[in-house]
Amino acid sequence: MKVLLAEDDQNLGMILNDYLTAKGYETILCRDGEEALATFKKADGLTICILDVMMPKMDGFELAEEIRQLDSKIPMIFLTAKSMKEDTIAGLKLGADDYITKPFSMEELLLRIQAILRRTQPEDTERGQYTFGKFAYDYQKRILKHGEQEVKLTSKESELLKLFAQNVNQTVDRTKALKVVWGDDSYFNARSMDVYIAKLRKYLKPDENVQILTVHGQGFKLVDLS
Amino acid sequence: MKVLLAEDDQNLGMILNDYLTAKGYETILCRDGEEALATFKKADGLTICILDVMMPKMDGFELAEEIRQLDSKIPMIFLTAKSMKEDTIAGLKLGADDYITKPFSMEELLLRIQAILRRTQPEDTERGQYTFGKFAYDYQKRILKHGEQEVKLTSKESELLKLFAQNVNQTVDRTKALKVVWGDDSYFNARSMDVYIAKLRKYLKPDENVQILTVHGQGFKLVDLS
DNA sequence: CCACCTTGTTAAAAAACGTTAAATCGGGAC
DNA sequence: GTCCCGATTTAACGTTTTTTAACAAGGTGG
Repeated sequence: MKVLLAEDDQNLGMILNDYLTAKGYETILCRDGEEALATFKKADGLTICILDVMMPKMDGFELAEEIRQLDSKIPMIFLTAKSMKEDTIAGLKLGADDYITKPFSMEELLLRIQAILRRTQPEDTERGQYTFGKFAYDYQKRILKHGEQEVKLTSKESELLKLFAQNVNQTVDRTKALKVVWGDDSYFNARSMDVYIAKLRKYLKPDENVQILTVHGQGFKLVDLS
Repeated sequence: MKVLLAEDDQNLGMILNDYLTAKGYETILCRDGEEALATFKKADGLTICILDVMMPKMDGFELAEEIRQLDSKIPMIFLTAKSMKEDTIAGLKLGADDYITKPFSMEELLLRIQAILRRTQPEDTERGQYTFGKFAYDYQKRILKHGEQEVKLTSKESELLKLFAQNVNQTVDRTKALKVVWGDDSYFNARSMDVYIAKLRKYLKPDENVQILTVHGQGFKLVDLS
């Protein structure tokens, strides 16, 4: 569970960092909005953002807007000192999931984080249901449906398809896929993956609007044009 | 699994009632806070409360406070129409386990209920009682129930099933299972386990929503999608 | 257009797992 | 101790999944 923390107050930053780390979250602490944005672009697998509203260089709301453009779903919690209604509303409209007014207790923040993760995770992770084109894919059951047709997937097939389903219309790097599904990217695993790509393509044939494209030298992309 | 439903909207109340009943929960529907509190005092063996925040006579939060005094552990889910942050906080502080904003889908509510029960049941679990799908499994007595049907398990069967029951929807590594149940992971123990997996699968057949999937090269996963 | 690297395709080999039945073990009854 | 019985392990064989191999095809940069 990776958390992006954007907080310019060194003191509070460290407290947050230590507390969340102690609670088992992996944290990345940034000192201002620009740093946070740069970090966000590089980092991978973030699950939630906690953003201070007042920060130098780029404030929390601006940052949120930028992040939203990169990831339309990642949950965000704002830390705000004043109880400024206007800004709060602006923030919420940008898709904030919650905000919390300073001073607050660590326990309170933790509750909010857990509540949000409970609300957002179940839809993909816990249940693992995806749709693209005419397909409905259930990761838990490992079944890919297309109308009445059902195909049972093997575990490797399902892991790989899940990765693509989570990144529809986005390129998934070869190395990333290999690490996620196979654990490491050796030559043979890479060739094995190519074989699996072929299998998935076969399964996806019934709907021509859904395709796995190759991005030569980079990876693959599941495109859905329907 | 008994559910206390407090919802003043007759329409929504009936829908909830019917849906949860269909999913195998025993429900008690109350039309306002006072009725719900009275019912709570009389009723026995309730496992979860679903409370509408806005109700005549006594609102959801007041009701929650009263219920908390009677039972410090029972999980509660709030149904809230507005996204009123202040109230939400008050609710969370009272020990709400989750809240859900209207309008919501029945599936969503069900997921929340299941997620909470998974988190809170462990206390029951310590006494060796597990439930998944239509099954009730008593580890101490080594009995797997499915409606009226009862199956007596042998010790190896029950140890293995316990391990899966403790990790529903999560992969249990072969080596871990072998170490826990057999003490060490030799080739022959591994083959023995495969035989036991087959036995468990046979026992679990009556409910198709419960399945033991193999994660090739890794282990097994007991999935419960009911 | 040609060497070179990456990817596609297919088939065979190798692991891992499923299934069934027979062999073995171990505790209680006698 | 011996016999019996269910529980567990071993064995053998079948099936599925995954990997490896070999060759074809496609893209890329000189």
